[in-house]
Amino acid sequence: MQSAAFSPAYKDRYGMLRTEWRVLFHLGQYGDQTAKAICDRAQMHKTKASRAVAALEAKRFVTRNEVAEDRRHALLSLTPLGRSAYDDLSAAAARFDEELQQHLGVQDARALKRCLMILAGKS
Amino acid sequence: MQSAAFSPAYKDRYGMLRTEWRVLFHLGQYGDQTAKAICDRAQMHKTKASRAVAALEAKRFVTRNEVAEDRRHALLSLTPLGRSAYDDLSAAAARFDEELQQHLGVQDARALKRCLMILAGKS
DNA sequence: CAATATTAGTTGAAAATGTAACTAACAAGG
DNA sequence: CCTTGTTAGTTACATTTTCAACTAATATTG
Repeated sequence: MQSAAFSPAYKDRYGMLRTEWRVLFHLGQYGDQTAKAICDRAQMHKTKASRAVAALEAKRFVTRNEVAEDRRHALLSLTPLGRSAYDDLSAAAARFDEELQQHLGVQDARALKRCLMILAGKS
Repeated sequence: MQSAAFSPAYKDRYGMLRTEWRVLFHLGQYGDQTAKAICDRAQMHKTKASRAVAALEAKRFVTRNEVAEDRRHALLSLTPLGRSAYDDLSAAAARFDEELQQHLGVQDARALKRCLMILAGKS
């Protein structure tokens, strides 16, 4: 089981792995940024991010744009294709979240989110 | 991160993988049983269980006992060594759980457990 | 009871992940 | 400047997981 029930959305519909969806999500949600920024925010190891970005680039969801001041890092942006995948998937994720909340009950769903935040070390 | 904070216990102290600890746990908690029974209860894929059992056997934590009536499956039991590892680890797990509960708050910890049960499909 | 199906478990190959070592670019101290 | 250190990201290799195909034992059905 792999966080399970949402994976068909990105997997079957866009041929993405979970790490790729996470990177795409962060770009859609928080705008253009470097791989490092995504790693920090998502607590993702840099090798995972590196491979996810390479895959997303190969699938034409993402482009790398060199930054003049510091040629070590590259700003990542969504292509129109990437944007449309993000829009579609984030809408599906919102619906999924909604359903989950129904299923768990609003109180418990909130508690769950609080717990997960704490467990993820964001507190 | 791998369910993270508890993994040093089974990993560093007993050289177990997570799947191995899960199998050991189920044997300690629910008594001798077949790999299939563990798979069902733990929602673990049979190949994972198969490899975990082989590893636990190699480490002398578990033995396989043929069942006369049906020679397809084998009853798994803990060796004394396996039992002592289970006792140690399950005590550590209980302490870990305790701490977690403190950290999350009793209410939220309960809600978290409810949610996880539901998400694991046990409802 | 022979053919077929199902079940428990194993195995091999491919995919994914983790770890560590690496490159390249920049930063800082002497 | 020039050594040393740090940072962003990649690559290579080992470990782990997944998927599908397989074996062997039992169940079922015509």
